[in-house]
Amino acid sequence: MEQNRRPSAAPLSGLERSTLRELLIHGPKSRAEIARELGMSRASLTRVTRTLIEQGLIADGPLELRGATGRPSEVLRIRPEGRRFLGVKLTSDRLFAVVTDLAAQAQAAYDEPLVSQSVEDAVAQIGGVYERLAAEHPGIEAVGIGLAGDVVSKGGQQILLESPFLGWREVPLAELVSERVGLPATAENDTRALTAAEHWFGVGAGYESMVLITVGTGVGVGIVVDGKVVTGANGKAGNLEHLPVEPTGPRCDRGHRGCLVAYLANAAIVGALRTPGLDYASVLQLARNGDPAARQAFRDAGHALGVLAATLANTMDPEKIVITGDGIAVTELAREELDAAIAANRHPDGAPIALDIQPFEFDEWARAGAVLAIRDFLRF
Amino acid sequence: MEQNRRPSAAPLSGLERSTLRELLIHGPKSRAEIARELGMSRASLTRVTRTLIEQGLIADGPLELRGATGRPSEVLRIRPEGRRFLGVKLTSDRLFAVVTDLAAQAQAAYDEPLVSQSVEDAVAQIGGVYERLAAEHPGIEAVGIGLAGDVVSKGGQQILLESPFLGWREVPLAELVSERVGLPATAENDTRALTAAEHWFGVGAGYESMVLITVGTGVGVGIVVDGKVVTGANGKAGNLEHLPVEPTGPRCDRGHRGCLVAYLANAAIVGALRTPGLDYASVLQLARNGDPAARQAFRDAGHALGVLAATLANTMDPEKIVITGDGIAVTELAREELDAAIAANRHPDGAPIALDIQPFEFDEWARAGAVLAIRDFLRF
DNA sequence: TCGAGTTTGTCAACTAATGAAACGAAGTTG
DNA sequence: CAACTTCGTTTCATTAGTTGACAAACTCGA
Repeated sequence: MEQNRRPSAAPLSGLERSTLRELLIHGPKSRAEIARELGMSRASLTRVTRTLIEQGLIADGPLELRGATGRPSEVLRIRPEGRRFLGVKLTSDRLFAVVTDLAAQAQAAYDEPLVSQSVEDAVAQIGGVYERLAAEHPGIEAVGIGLAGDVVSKGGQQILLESPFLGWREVPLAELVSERVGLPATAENDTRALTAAEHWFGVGAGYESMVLITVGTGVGVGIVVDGKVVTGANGKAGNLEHLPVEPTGPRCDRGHRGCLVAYLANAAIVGALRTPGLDYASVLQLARNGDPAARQAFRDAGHALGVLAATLANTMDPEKIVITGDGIAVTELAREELDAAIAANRHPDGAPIALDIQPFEFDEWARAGAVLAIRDFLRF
Repeated sequence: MEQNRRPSAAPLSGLERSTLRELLIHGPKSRAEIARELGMSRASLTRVTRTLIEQGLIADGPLELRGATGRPSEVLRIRPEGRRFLGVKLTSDRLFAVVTDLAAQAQAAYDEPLVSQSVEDAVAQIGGVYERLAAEHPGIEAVGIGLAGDVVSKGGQQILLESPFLGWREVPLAELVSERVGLPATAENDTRALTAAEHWFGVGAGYESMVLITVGTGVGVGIVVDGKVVTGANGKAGNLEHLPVEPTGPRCDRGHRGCLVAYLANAAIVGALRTPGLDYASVLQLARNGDPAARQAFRDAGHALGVLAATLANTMDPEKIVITGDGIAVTELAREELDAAIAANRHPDGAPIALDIQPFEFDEWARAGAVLAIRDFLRF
């Protein structure tokens, strides 16, 4: 294989980034097609693609696709190996990392316990993990970090306003990591990172708007409007954990009656059985074996999820709604209740919801961090 | 006064529009300030402002404001009279029109019954109203139309997908009107038009995100993210009329139990009294006079409004929430219930909501239409 | 009062991005 | 094989924007 060109520090121009995005999201295309898509002249695309090829980011496909008539077009495609990115996911006690290529394909994964919950230690630890992984996978271009917490960008700087799990407040995490590793770095809320990943590299690819719902320890919502992930003024968009579902229902840990998490979070499903010593996996097994109480807990959760999905569809009218997370089994065990709740709560004039249920592995979180870095690399 | 320059057909360049927007939304500013705000060089602003002054769109303020030291700056301000716009609001039986200047100040208002509900007649009637008003107010630059219905833009064209009140479907209303009057025309959902108006010329001025709630015949929600009004994939964003509030409550006309409109719409407040022959004005009077049933109806409505506001705040995390519409009295008669419902339904970690209650006159609707035209003129 | 300092607005020269037009390339079709 | 179509490239012009120098118009302090 041809040797990778030195990733010249030359930052990409606007059109170069758009072209790369187009190829990344919509797959191989000819210059003329991209030109039409982006509303640019073919001349510009000739120029732009030349520099992208020189930088080793795309390849001039030897394959030629058929148009009905006229000269056949040369199909351009991404060279995913042209760049590498480091994705990190922080939990309260562990650090997960993954190295991906430009197409967000994982090339290596690694995780270790957090040595402490202090910001300095975490930054140093990320630096260490970077060096360890960079030794085997040279050419990492940027770093993206996902974690539970509210991140906003003010004045061109990303600030982690608050992370309840880690106890951090007002931390310029991205900048600290960037200084430590000497590369561009981004930090974002983990749900929004996952939304970005699903939006570019998952079932949301190509849509201008979508909503992602994660079900698991908690319930998270990510919103994409106009091709961008919505952050909110305080980094708190999509905070629907306490959406009222049934005013007579069980209490959540914040004292609300019958709110969304009180039905839908994994712990809530376990708690509904009122049997000490159970965990989520065993309740899931019980439900699959037909245990009535367990099945009912999942049914209630499915109903709550449907209320959430319908409310979001009514609010945003997205092109697509994606459900994922490690509590995804609810969609399989309570599909009827889910659909019924959607039908009951969807605005009567609303179009049918394009619902997509995505299987989920835990390393998606770290991969989503890498997607942050990729999006940043392409300034989006 | 200096004579108006001929509105040269020369379309404004990007920076010209940005500059105009900046002055329009944030008020008078110096060239240097605008340059810093937009991240441009002062030289560019010299060039741009010259052409804007030549076009009669802004004026080089004779007044000079103080900076601490250095050469004083010349403050630029919009010349609102530099351009005129026609705003139209269509209801099922009437046409409301208003001529505004560039700052969305109404200069003339006019309304007449719709001659029929056919598209052709309505377009012809808008054309007639335009000619009538243009005779007295020459120099109208563009037309904006607000109406109840779902409008999406596909392929650079705005299509009215559906308007239940008028029975229209798949109508390229903007294009038809544009052909008829020979000017650029825009059509949009009336609530979104009002949101745009409030966002640029009302209490939302200067914010990147906001939510507007209209209370009246129906309940409408407009969402602004990233400075733009959210349309949704099918023009149905903000369709929260049937948000569940109390599962045991009264039925709405679509059969939902205890949903938002069943409490909050004017007709629902009237209906709650179960007394034939009443209208909204008389129920309002009763409530103001202390009638218990009327007060309770408003209290319930206030609660429902609070649930809506809290849900929207949780979903979007906007900088501001604005409530307006002809049913605005509920905020005054049930402020306690409103605030209590917000507190109860707001996410526990959410920041306090910046709530703004705006008085409302019916001709706001037509003015909002003109704002559509202004935004279109400034390509936003 | 006057010179030093500061910020504004302007001008001229330069740069980078893009489009228009013309053209050769590479196929299909009759 | 000639006519036609579409693609990719080249050349040249245009244009939006920057940089840097400079005069203008003020404040401040000696």
